[in-house]
Amino acid sequence: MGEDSRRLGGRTGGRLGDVREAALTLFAERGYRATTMRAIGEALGLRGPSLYNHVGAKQELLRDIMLGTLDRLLAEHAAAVAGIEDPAEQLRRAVVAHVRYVVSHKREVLVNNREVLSLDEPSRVLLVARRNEYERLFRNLVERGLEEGRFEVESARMASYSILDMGNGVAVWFREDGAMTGEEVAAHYGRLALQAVGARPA
Amino acid sequence: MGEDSRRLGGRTGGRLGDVREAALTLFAERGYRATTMRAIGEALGLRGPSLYNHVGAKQELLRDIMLGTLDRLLAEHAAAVAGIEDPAEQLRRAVVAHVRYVVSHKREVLVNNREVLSLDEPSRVLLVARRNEYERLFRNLVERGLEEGRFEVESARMASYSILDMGNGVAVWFREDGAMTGEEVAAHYGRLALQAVGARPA
DNA sequence: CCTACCGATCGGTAGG
DNA sequence: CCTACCGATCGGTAGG
Repeated sequence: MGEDSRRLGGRTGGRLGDVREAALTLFAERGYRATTMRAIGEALGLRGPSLYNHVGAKQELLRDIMLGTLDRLLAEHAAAVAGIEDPAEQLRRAVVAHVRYVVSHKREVLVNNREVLSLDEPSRVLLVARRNEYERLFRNLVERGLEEGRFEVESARMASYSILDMGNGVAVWFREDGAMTGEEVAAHYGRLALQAVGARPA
Repeated sequence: MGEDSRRLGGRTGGRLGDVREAALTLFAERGYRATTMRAIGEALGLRGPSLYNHVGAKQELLRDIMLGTLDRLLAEHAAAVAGIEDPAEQLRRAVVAHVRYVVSHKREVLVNNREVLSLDEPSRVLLVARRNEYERLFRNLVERGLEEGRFEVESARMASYSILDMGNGVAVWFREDGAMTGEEVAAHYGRLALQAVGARPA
């Protein structure tokens, strides 16, 4: 008895994956500090202390979620722009990939948007570094478009911040059962971003 | 002795204003739950329990900050668009006013962006209602511009969300001693927003 | 405005 | 994986 309640997802199979999945849901719904180990255990039909058979500390769950999100975003970005020359098309694909990630990993993105202060050092500096790295990729695309005379903005940096903030904001209002599918939203944001940087046909 | 450490700002004069000001700084720097009443008191040269002579509860400090921010944004918006006919110009002014508020109330905006989950009911529903009200104002401007054939976007709702998310994001990276003044950033975002909605000259 | 202190919560450990 | 429990933290009150 008591062998059920798993298969919730969780990139890593087994119990650890279940714990991460339950933690992700609760962190997104209530916030990191308002989520107790007991509550995470309860979601899995366990007692709080039992979680320590799979996790070293509550903080590790947050760290893995937040750093993992950035790793995956960086990977998706690379795949999205690979093999494309046109900076406008690259930017559009990068934005679509970003928003696609946001709508399909809403909880992760919500946690990433809100819990920076809950992340202990040294993970926090690592996260900020990875975020900066990710932002630079977008900024570079904007700069290339600018050099080639395809875009028209006064600051590539503000443009890249704007584009990322727009995209991250989708996590707040997107509903799986809403009027638009995630794919539609992603496509729309791709076009919105191009328009924001003043993209002109080649 | 012990009659110093005030004049930190705080819309309401006197001690209550000082407490709010200290709380705002700490909530923005460490987060609401990581900020103790003792720490707020310490920032004012007081003991934690002394704060209860001026404040009913820690939660009231958060509520006043968050709801107050929205009240002020709503008022600034009304002033910014009053007397203007052209929806493009109205939108530009509304965005400039928004970003102006963000750069001059960075801490407030950071708290508003991150602490929704820390806000107890019924304040939370009130805040969300006020946020929706504020978003609708932007959405209405976008819709009017669309009706008059001045803008070109597929969804006024996504456009308004994007514009607000862009603007709120400024609180994360803006530095008073940075390369651009708040006024320059606000002006830039005003133009960026118009470009994002595909604004065309009248 | 202060000291003393209560009551509750919570992460994590011990020890099976 | 569980029960029992420790140690620390913290909002708020009592009572001057």
